[in-house]
Amino acid sequence: MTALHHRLENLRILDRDAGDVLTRLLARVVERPAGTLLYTEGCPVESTRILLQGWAIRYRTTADGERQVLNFLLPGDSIGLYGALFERSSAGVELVTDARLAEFPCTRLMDVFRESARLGAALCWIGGMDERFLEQQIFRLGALNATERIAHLVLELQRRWMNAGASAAEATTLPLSQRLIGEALSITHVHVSRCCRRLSRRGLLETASDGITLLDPSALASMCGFDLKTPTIERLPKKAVSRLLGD
Amino acid sequence: MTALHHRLENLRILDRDAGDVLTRLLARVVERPAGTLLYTEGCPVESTRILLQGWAIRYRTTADGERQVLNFLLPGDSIGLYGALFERSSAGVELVTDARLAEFPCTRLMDVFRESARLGAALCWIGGMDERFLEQQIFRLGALNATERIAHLVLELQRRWMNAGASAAEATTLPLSQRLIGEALSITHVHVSRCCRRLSRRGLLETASDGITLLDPSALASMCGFDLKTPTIERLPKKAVSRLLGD
DNA sequence: CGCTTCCTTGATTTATGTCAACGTGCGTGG
DNA sequence: CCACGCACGTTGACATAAATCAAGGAAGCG
Repeated sequence: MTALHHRLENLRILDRDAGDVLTRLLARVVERPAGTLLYTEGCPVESTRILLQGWAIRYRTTADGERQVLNFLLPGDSIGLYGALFERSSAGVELVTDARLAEFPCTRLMDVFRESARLGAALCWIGGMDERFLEQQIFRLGALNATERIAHLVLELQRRWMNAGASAAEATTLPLSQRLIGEALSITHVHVSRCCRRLSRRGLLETASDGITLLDPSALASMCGFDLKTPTIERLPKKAVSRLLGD
Repeated sequence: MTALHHRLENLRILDRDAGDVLTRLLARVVERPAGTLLYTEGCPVESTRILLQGWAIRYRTTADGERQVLNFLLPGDSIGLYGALFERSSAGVELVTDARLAEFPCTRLMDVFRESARLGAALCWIGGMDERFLEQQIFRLGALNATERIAHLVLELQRRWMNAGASAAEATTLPLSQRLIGEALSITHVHVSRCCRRLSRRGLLETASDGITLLDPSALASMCGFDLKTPTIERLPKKAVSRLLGD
């Protein structure tokens, strides 16, 4: 089962029909190595992709040649969902790890809306989730200091990864280099290193060449105000589902 | 004609039918004074609103009681569009100016998708625009210094306002206090004042009690890398429109 | 083996925050 | 009408989080 199926199962929105439409939509699967550029900034968008496995980033390049990571893309996330609605990509997308992707022409999305209102709503819901993640990122950049930002980011990513179906064991180590964290949180890699060192001396996390490991999520959460308690049931409200069935 | 109609006219997506559905959707209009809280953070969302006139902000409150403005809402923007899809609001919404709003139960949105695929796509497109604005905000916070952030923000807001139908004259003065700019850009109001003073001494803008006036947009644009040249035609690509008609 | 990428640590600089004081306009209530 | 409080903007002196500059170590890789 793909991560997207996993997320939509939790949503409890898919019926037989919508599941079939989805399966057909995701028929064409490709594999790409880490570092692959899926879009560059400003390029025309021809295909929409769903990340089945692996991580990616959406980013924009700054005037001085640095990158600003806008958002992380995890299994089940869409890439270029709005390709049918906008002429050009507003950001670049690059694979952080090796990945498996489902690809389809972005115009297919319009068909989906007509073929299955349920699946359309589900995709719309995914778009809404994306907005929330962007808001979280704004909150981090605007309201937290360097150390808090790091804690907040890794907690969010861990949670998102588990919602996409990763096991608790798998999701303790995130495939992030310190440099990448810096590009996301607008902290120099030098300062990221300092903050991570301090956090690891306090036993809250651990960094290694293969990524960053969360050792004490609740301590991390309390230092940055991240809400670990409210469970993230990825599920549509009943009112939405019943409405989709046709009143 | 409402600002939303104006934007959707430009999109060239509405047909007779979709226009009728939209008119019915926006039937119930209310007026609210500046300072009104439309949502508080974490409250359940009952109704979706479309801002017809006036400005608002989406914000989150930080641990130390400050506000982080996530996004500005202008005429034609939606408030609580995802109310049907999420149990609770992820942010508060407050009116910056007196405003006129269309209100409808958020579950109506689902009907819209079934009644007019065109209007559904249009609303989805608005959601996509919102994502772009959030990305711009991340870019400002992550990649620009205080003065550049201010320039970049006012340019974006001016452009958005004109896309919503404001005249060039009207859109030169934005209804923003320096304090609000600070809350959006994560700069203290003291430092906002210093930056604005310097910009106004250089003749780039002017601040008054009623808002901020852009005097030299192209100079502002060149100092923060804002792209004024690419025209913002708010319009769907042909491929999307033809697909909506049913292949 | 040399090259690159990533991480680490120290010394110094800088953009921005903090604290404090003051001016101005505006609405409210005596 | 004035007096008062209040929100907003301005400016100065000082403090600080994070950037910058610099150097070096460790691991992967052709």
